[in-house]
Amino acid sequence: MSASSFARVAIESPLPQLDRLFDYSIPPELQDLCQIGVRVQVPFGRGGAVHEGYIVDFANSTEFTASPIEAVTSSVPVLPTSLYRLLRVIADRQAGTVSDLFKLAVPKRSVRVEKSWVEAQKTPAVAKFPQLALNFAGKPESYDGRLTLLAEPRFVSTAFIGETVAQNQNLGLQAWIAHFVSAALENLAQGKSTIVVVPDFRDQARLRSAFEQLELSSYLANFDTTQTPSARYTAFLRCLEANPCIVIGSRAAGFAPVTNLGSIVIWDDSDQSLNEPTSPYIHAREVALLRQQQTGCNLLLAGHSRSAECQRLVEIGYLSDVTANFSPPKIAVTDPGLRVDSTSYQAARKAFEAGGAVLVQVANTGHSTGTYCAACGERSQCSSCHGPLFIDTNSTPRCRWCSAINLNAKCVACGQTKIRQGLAGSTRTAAELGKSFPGVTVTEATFDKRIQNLKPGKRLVVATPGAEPVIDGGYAAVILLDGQKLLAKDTLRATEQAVNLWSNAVSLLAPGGVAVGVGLATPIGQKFALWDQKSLAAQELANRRELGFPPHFRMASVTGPRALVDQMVAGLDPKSFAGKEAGFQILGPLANEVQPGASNTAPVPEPLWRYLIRFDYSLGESLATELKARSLLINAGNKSINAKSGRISRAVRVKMDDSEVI
DNA sequence: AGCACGCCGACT
DNA sequence: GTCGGCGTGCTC
Repeated sequence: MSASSFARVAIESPLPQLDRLFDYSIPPELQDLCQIGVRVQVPFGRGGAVHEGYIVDFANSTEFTASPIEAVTSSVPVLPTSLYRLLRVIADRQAGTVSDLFKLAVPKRSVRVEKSWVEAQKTPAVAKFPQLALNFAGKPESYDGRLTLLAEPRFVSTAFIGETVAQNQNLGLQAWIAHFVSAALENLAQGKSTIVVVPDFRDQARLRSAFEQLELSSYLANFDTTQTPSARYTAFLRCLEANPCIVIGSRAAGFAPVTNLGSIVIWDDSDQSLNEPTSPYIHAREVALLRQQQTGCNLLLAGHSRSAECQRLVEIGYLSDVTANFSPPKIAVTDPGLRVDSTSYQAARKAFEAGGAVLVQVANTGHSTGTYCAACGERSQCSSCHGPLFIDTNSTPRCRWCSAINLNAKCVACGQTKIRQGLAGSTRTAAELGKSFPGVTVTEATFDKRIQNLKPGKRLVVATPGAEPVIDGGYAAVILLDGQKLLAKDTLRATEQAVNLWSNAVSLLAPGGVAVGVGLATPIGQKFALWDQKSLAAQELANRRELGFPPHFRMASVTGPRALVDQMVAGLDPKSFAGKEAGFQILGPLANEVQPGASNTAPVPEPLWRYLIRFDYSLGESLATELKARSLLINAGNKSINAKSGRISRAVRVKMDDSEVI
């Protein structure tokens, strides 16, 4: 295309100092291949070693002495301008590099796959799109705009309308799947693409099969991360076609470079697996929000329960709630006491008598060092910063955030000062319950023992949260055990997650089925029994706001050797970088817990320290810029003890949103 | 990351 | 005198 003589190239490198564009001249023989978005090989550094990079832009002149591009790896523009813009904005917000994001957003190239794809592109795209719709009770008028909804927690009966084999076919789908299929069909009819982010791979499979029943397989781009690299590349290339597509996958799907993006829809953003565990540590919801801003596409966040982040977006008027009215599921909550009480026994017995299946959700949380009020069970809080308390190695209660010793912290709920350690213990429920109901098949489903679907019938399924198998027609009874244990988990999000996990289990009930929340006759449990999800979310957000927790503020962490993290935060105050003073606080430092499993033979690593920075959303941009600049300076001049090769690339780790600030 | 440039000690 | 130590800075 270009008559421009220079290409601006983003180099693939983990070094933060190289996170910018470099100018290269375009040799005449590569003129045709050098398009925006293609992967190139360029000489780089004093040694002129060849590095991989992407052409991001062209320029007519350069102030540097440009070297020529050495080779074009492939003619496919895998990093279109829109994708680069998204990655750039994410990297800036999270104080990370675009190169880190290349790894997440652009899959490994498969030559074989690419060859056949390029060949197939020679036949022109179809200009006519399937005019299909799905009708069901509770469907909003349209999925246009920035929306959120609470999905009806059950299967709904749906009717397809349109000119296909599936015409007028009635199908029972989980309500959330009906919503997502509907939204995608709306886009497809207009020739637009949809990105569907679903944390659980079993849910992804169910969603895909709904589209397959509609004979829309050719529109699917499967971003399932368990696939082989070549299959992932196939799905990625499908997005680049002019033909619209429906991307289904986990958090990586949020980056899919689809043409003509109509909507991004996210299922269950409370699920922690939507957090990217590597730099730049961003949640798929935030990716979607940034992308929505850039492209103006539609956005839908849906769940059976609502995350605190989503609730915040509703309350500030950024998302519109289009939840339909539906009758709540039948849930009984019982008093704390016996682990398996008579109410749940009776519910199970009745279910078995009717030949139905029973789901028992058990906690799988291990031991925690968190502390709780001995009188009322409320999580203990630091008296100076409201951070969570834990018992340190000297048996002293300390704050996880600011390290303050809290010998006589008053319980925020009841004012008592006595504390106890977190609940511990194991789960032997399968055996216990199995013995009580002879003749009933007992199935266990856990994270490692995954079972996707089960045949209906008289069976007892014991499952850990998130591993519940789906049964056609649903369970006759769902029993939530260990509810208090889930609530007592050692994280900030314990309540939100407990409600989320209960809700997802209850959504698997058959029509007329009953759920029992054992030992959940508490204020939270009562609201849950009424399926008052909005009020639960509002209350959770209000709690976090009162205590200065995310998502009311954002919370960054800076981790590294003591001297370096001190340098990172020294003199850091909002006046120095933003001209604002509200909503900014530095907490810590606190010694990071020693990593278990470190080898004894390796030299003892320098202990790591961590600061937390609590900041208002309005300060995010300037704080990220400042922290990135500081980490560059620090990384430039510091030698590692272990690395003999001079400096270390990332001596300090900056997470702009640390989801694990327990 | 690599690699060069640069400014101080013990060596033919 | 100068060879080479690695601290510092740059890479289009």
